[in-house]
Amino acid sequence: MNIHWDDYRAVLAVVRKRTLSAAAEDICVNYTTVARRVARAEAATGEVLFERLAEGYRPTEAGQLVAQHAAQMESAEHAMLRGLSGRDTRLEGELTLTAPQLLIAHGLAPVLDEFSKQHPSVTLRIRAANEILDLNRREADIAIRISHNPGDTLKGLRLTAQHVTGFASPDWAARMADDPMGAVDWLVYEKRPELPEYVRKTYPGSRIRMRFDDMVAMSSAAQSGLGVVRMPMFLGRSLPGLVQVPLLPPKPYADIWVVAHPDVWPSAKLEAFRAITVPHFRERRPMFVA
Amino acid sequence: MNIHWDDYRAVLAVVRKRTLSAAAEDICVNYTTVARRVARAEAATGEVLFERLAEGYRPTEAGQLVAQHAAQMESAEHAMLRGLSGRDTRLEGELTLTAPQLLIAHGLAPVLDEFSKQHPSVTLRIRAANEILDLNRREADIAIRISHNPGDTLKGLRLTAQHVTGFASPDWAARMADDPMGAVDWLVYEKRPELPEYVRKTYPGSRIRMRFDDMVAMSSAAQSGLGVVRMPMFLGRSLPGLVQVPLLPPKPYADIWVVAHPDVWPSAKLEAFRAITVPHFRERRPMFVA
DNA sequence: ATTCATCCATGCATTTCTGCATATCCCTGA
DNA sequence: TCAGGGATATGCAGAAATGCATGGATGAAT
Repeated sequence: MNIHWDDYRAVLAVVRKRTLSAAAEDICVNYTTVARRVARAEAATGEVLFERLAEGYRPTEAGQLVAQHAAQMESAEHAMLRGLSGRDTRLEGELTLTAPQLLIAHGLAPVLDEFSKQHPSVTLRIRAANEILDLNRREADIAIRISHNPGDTLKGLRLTAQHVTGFASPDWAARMADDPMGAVDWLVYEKRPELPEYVRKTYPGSRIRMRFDDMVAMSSAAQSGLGVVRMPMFLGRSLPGLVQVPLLPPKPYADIWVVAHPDVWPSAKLEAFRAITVPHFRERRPMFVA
Repeated sequence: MNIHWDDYRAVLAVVRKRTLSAAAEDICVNYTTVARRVARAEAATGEVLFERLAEGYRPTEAGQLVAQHAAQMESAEHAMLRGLSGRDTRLEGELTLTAPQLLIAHGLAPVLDEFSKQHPSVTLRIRAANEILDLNRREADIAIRISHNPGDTLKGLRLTAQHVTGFASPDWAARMADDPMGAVDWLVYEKRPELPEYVRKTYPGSRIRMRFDDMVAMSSAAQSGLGVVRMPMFLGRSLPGLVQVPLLPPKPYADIWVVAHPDVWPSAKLEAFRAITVPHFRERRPMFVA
């Protein structure tokens, strides 16, 4: 009658990952252990939870039912850990920050430096991720994000507005100033594959030369003179070998926010982080806007 | 970073029970184990969860936070177990029934008999409880209850209506028929300490001789001739040595229901139980009403 | 004041769990 | 048809968790 709760967790992992090995990695145990915990859960519930197939474990209906409720247990655990973290008044231990790769590389370094100097007992863990980490699941404690609002369930402070405009190598910029009607090669981001109307009006010779799925690659291509890139002001201004192209008016872009889960928000470490970040962005506002 | 989920359960039990030993009994392990699990949880969370006092463990704020979320995990587990139970199509294993003590003793026996004959692989577990067991927490699978509705979150079938009237030893009944204006000694139930108006009108000589907190004791007192008791028809009729007193009209009383949690309701064992119980009460309706 | 019951801490032997190494199975692609 | 990769089972030794017994402390009742 008393089922080990950790066995539920094994079932959940297997349902999510479909194989013992992947599930085992998920919960940091040997896959043999996962197999045995699943077997124990089956014995305790009296239900077959998985079909054992050559390509992995396929959950039965009962298995899915168990996993579904185990997922609820898991989110209760996450809420608990957030709650504990939020009421933590200590300035020591780990603090995990996530931010877009390029923001970390070009603008956040002084913040990290300052924070680790002021709070040497805190180990900063940086996750330079292009994907959005799940702050509910504590994949990170705090995030710097570029967006129009803090996000559904999250709390946030707007650090600064941003503008975007075209940047290119100096010779491109010179050519565009000399002959605005001439050909202009653009490098664009896969997710925004079209040029805005105002760009085509200003430079009728615009054409898309390449599409990139990665902003780092794209900006180094621009540095090498392959073409013009629309990018946030702070980025174009801090990348050597790039200058702002003429005639194009900088346009508003998504703001920069510092966000965290409201449960975690009050923690001392996060407060300390914000105390450094907010003034930092306020002072450097001119870097980000036109 | 990977906390054993069973450690949370230990914390929850200690917060609920206040001492290691009681908590240990709750979760069927040695109290030493509870102590160690709590210690492990404290190490893993980095928080002190309890103050160790001579009279037991007192939870800190952090401890209460953990317990609160562990309770959520626990109810997710209960929901899971209910779900598994509800989709169980087997007519074997255990089935736990709860019902008021007196109903089991006087009226339910044939149902139990019939059920165990038809389904010999099912082990019936009977909990004759005067308190209401928590069907959410699976303290029982199914309940026979005397009430006006199935209950907030539960599903139910009305088995029969009931009437209530006065019962006493034959000499009391004879005396009351002879001299309705004479003295009548009543034995009443603590929770309904007053006699209804219509009783006092019919028998102006009524007086309360004793109050009981237990219906079994009260009915045997009536059997011994100590006085008159208002009780459900089925009970008065099935207790030897008691007869219905004259003049008093039987009054409607709370109905009898068979109830279960909606998650568990569809299970084969419960269906089988209802298949026996419902017709049984339908046939014996005359026992319960005037 | 003393006894008693209750509760917690700790050391030790045992049971249980875990990880590793090996064997087996199945599907896929040459 | 046969080799190879990925997946699951199983035997065994080491690690971890558990239960028991002992000892000490505290508070309630006599």
